[in-house]
Amino acid sequence: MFALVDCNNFYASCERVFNPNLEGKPVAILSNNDGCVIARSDQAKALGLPMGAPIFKWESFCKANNIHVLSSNYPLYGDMSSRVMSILKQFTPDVEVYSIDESFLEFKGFEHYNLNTYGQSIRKRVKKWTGIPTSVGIAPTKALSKIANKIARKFPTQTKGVYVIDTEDKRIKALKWTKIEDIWGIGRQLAKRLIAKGCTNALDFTQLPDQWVKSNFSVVESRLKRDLEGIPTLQLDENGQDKKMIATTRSFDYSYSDINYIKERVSTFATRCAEKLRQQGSGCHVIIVLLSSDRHKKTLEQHRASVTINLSFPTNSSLTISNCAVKAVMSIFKKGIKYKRAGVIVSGLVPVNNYQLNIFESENPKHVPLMQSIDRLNSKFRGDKIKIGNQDLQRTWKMRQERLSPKYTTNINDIIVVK
DNA sequence: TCTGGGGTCCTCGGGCGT
DNA sequence: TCTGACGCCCGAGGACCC
Repeated sequence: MFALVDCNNFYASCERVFNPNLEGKPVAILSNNDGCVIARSDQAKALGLPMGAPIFKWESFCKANNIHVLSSNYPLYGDMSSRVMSILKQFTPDVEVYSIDESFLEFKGFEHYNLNTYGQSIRKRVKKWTGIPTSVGIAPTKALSKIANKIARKFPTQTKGVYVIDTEDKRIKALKWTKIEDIWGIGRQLAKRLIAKGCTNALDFTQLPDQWVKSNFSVVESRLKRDLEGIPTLQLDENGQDKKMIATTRSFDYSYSDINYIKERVSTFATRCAEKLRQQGSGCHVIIVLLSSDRHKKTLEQHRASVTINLSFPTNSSLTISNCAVKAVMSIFKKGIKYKRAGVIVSGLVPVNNYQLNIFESENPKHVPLMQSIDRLNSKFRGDKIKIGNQDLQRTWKMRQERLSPKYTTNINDIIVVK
């Protein structure tokens, strides 16, 4: 059996743990640069504040409805998430951390357990130890546990936050209740095509002929169908720790046509990618640099471009990656265009101690100890105090974060003092 | 003025070797 | 020596997720 444990309104709940005044009130969390709404409490949802709403258009609505609007505080959410996940690991060794706010748990050899009671004790412990409310869905497959979780979340008074699909009757009832577009793995495009075929709920979907699904859609949908039928097909992925690509992409606060500004931003993004690579113990073979104008400004000339660089040796050196990325961005930069967004993606990742050596070219061996020193200093003094030459040394780029809560759990100066 | 960021997997089509 | 069939690899693009 699988369980899906999902934190309710995770970002809003994290804020509430340290600011109980927000309890029971509508709360909205903004994306980077305070751009648009990316998380809402139940109360904010009920008021009709949509997901993805650009805040500058909804400012007066939020004021009128007393919605508490906050900048996103990822250090806080990340830390709270790892606390929740470490508690979940006490309940079974088989855990897949699926995202910042949800995990799949597999229960092997739990046949004699009352899984409803067990689910309740998971919720209780997470709530007591972290203050985060959760919902738990339990079922024979991952896709069904997703649905069970939705039921637990939707009917908290009947389910007390835990729902178990353990009979055929319950499975059929749950599938009938699930709209086609709400199935995990069915997005907007597929839903449109399925509705056109007369498929409106998950039960309809499972009744389609196997072969037809495979030929008209793909193996993904056919696997999903089996999972919904109750045949475990999607497996628990426990070793997803090493990423296959790493990206740092950002919108700018304004649009810029100055190549020097763009070069500096790209260098910083490249440096960030290199740091993430070193944290994971990987090097990259491929660097992709993206540059894009403001797609919302239809009246301005648009330009979107990307360039891929293949390296002959893998690297995680900030210097090498940054230099390549800056050269690359200069090759796609067009004069006169106002750019709003740039990014660096590294892929072709290999473990750093175990890569194919190239007899002709290799990384400058001096970079390794240099990067180690930079990482040590930056970790000791918190942040990115050590920069490389093509980053701007004077200016410290800050996202717009006008409504940021303190880093209650990760910054010693922000810890709450009880007097 | 102000519209996010970071991932995965799959299919398809072209290039290329057998 | 030429040609078609086939399989493999790779990049681009599209779908999905949070």
